[in-house]
Amino acid sequence: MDDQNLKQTLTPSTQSALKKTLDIICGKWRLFIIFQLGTETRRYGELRRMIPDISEKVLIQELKALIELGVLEKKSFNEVPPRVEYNLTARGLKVLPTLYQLTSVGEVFLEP
Amino acid sequence: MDDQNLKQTLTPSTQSALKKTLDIICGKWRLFIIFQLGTETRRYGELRRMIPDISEKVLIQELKALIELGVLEKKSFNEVPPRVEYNLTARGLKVLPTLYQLTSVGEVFLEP
DNA sequence: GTTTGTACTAACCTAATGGTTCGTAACGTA
DNA sequence: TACGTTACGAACCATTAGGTTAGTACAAAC
Repeated sequence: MDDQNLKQTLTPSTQSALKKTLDIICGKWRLFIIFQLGTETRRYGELRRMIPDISEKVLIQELKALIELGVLEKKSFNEVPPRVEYNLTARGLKVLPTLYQLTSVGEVFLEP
Repeated sequence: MDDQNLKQTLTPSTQSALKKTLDIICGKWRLFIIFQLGTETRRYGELRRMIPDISEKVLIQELKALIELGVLEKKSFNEVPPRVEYNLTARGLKVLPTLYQLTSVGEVFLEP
C-alpha cells in the first residue's frame, strides 16, 4: 500500500498562511495585547496597567514584534517625559473579528 | 490621574477562555495536526506521512497533549504490528470551523 | 534468517521564550 | 536638592519547546 491515497489536504499557500497566523497569535501575551488595544489608541503605560502580569521587558518586546509583523503601529512624541502611542494597523483591524472568535474555542473546552 | 478610567476590557472568564484556546492552538504543529485530521480518522503513520517535517517524538507528544486537552481521542487495537487510530472529539469538531478561519488571518498579512 | 513495518519510550541536546533586576534622560514637583 | 515619572535598553537566568538518535516487541515478507 503506497501513499498515493494520502492526499495532502493543506496546500502550500494554506500552510504558509497558517504559519503567519501562528507568528501573530502564538505566545503568552500577543492576543491579550491585541485585544486590549482593539480599536483604541493606547500609551505604553496604559497597556502595562491593563495587563498587570506582563513584565515591562516582555511587553516592549512583544509590541516590537507585533509592529514588525504589521499588526500594530506606534507614534512617538518628542516630549519629556516621553509619550508613545500604539494602535492596530488597518490589517490588524481587519482580522480583529476573527481573533475575537477565538475565545469561543476556549469556552467550548471549559464547559463541564 | 488614577487608573479608574482604565477599564479592564477582558473579563476573567474571557481571559481563561483565551488561555485555553492558546493551549490548544499554540505550538508549531498543533493546528496542522488538527487540520490534517479534520473529520477523518487517521492512523499514527498516516499523520506522520502527511506532516513529513515533524519528528516522531514530537508528533506523539503533541497527539498526547491534544488528547489530554480533549481535542482528540485515540483507539488502540491489540494487533501486531500495532494499529492506533486518532480522530477529533465532538468538541474538537465543534471548533473546527473557527480554527479553519485562522488561515484567513495569515492571508491578510501575506498580501502585498 | 535477516530485513521491514508499526507505534511508541528514553536519553540527551539546543534554541527560543519569558522573567528579574538595574540603569538611562530630562522634566515637574516637593 | 532629592524624588517620581515615562518608555525604554542591557545583562543575565530559568524554563520550555522542539529536535536527534537509539532502542523495543513481534509478526509478515523476502
